Amino acid sequence: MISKLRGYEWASAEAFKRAKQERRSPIEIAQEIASELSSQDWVERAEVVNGYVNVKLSVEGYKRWLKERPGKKDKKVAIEYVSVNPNKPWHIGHLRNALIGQVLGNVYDYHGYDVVRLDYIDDLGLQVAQSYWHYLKYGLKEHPRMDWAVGLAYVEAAQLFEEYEKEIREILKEMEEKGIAREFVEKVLEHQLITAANYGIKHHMRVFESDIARLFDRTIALLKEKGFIVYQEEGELKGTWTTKDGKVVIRSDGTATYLGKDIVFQLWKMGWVKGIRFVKRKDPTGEVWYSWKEGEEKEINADIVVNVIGMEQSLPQSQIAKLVKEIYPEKEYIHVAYQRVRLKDKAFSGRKGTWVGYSADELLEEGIKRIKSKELALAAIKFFILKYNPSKEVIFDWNKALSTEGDSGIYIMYSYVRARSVWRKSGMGGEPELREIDDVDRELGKWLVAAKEYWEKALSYHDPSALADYALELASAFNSYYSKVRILGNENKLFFTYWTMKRLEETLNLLGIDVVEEM
RNA sequence: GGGCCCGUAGCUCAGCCUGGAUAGAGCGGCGGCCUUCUAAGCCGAAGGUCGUGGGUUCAAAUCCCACCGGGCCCGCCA
Repeated sequence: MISKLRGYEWASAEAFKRAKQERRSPIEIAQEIASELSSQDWVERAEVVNGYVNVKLSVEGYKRWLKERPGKKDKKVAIEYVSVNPNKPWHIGHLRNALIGQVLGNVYDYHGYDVVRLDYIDDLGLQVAQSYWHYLKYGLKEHPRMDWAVGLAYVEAAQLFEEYEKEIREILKEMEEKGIAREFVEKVLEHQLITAANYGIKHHMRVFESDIARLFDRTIALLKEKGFIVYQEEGELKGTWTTKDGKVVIRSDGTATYLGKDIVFQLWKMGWVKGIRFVKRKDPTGEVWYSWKEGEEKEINADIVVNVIGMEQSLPQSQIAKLVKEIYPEKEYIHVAYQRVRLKDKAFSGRKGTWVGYSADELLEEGIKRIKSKELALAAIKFFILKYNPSKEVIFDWNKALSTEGDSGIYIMYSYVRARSVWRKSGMGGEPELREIDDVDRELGKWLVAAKEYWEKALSYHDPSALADYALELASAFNSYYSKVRILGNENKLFFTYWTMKRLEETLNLLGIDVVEEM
């Protein structure tokens, strides 16, 4: 019945629609809606302005709406993010993936879903093979961080690839058959995870391709048997097994393609195949379940699979989605496609080494240098990356990334700290009692009750930038409020200040940003 | 050739899904505001053919079609 909520304003497009259907004046209908609303106890007054129904919430309305929380959902979400090749340090692009994934996990969590955070470790990829080959041949580069040492070596290895392809493929085969590189990979991973820990990126499980590989034969047999993949009898693809739209899953030599391997992993998440074992380990981010050849068998049985993967992989992702839809029509398979972070004139490339100078850790270091606080530097960086809609390319700029004014994480934090400081000085223990509301309160109040709308948007669009938008709107409304009214000594004003503090803290937490007490 | 994403103020973006009140922010530039709850802040003025052209509609930045510009993808590679 009511369309756009902006706290105390409902734009009543509804009136226009009904006016057309019922052949009546929209103003008349808007007036009907207004008087209907006026009788509700959460409404103080509703009136028609320019054909819109403006609603002023009552004291009762504010009290009730501000406390509203989503209920528990009976759905399990498996969200995969980061999944960086274990042969280089994280650069700012990987960080974008990590932050989007972390925040979407938080958002699902907030909305009552059962969330499992997954990290996929491709320890059998060609990139790792190149790095491992280089390591065997030339030893390790001098660097305190293994991810850096290997990342720098990889740039050289990539240049030598054509010349030594045969040798490298031999190594890859040995990796697959004997697992010779697992230890090397885990060492790199451990150091990559120092970055994850710095940024507060968490997972429940890390799944290695070498462990998923144990499920290949069984899964593929099942896919064949049930007719989800088809055998090509003739033509260019003769002897291969493909998806129904002709993408090769099993090569004519019987090995799995990248797509084939990914399908196995995705189906495992949904419980179509089972049998991966895990051991609990302590890594730089905390306690995490690592897949391993022995240990406790675990399954997820996800109802919703969310994968944070670059936009350039849209095509294979849509093919997997199609296959999953056939097997599980009731489940959701979501590809959160994000655009790259790049420099004005070039992209970050692991192979070309253009990430040097733009690693996630260097960004944090520079942030701490400029802002003089790790917490605030993290707030600035995270906010900068998350405020862009994932479908937009981010052109990296040091000054913007580490900005302390305007549309920035520091601005939000400052507003929070300001509200908190006033609150502390008031000496109020709990929630202040609201008795009356004036127009200045409503300017702020409308943003307080609008949180739900923005957070739901973040959920349904898989878009953390909705949270950043909300935080900015609320912070800005509060700063304006602060400059207009004297809060201390006025319990009604303290009510709005209290809720601003709460909302900003909640929003920052959803964004994966820890609040500070003062600044 | 086919497909996906982006195009809104000098610059960086929000709004588009679900059409409706004078298209909103930040940065930069201009002018104000600290003896009063944190000035990392606030207020004011300036700045817009919402890529272009059609269409649908009482109404289009928003929906549909075509085109233009930028990025990406389309291998039995990974």
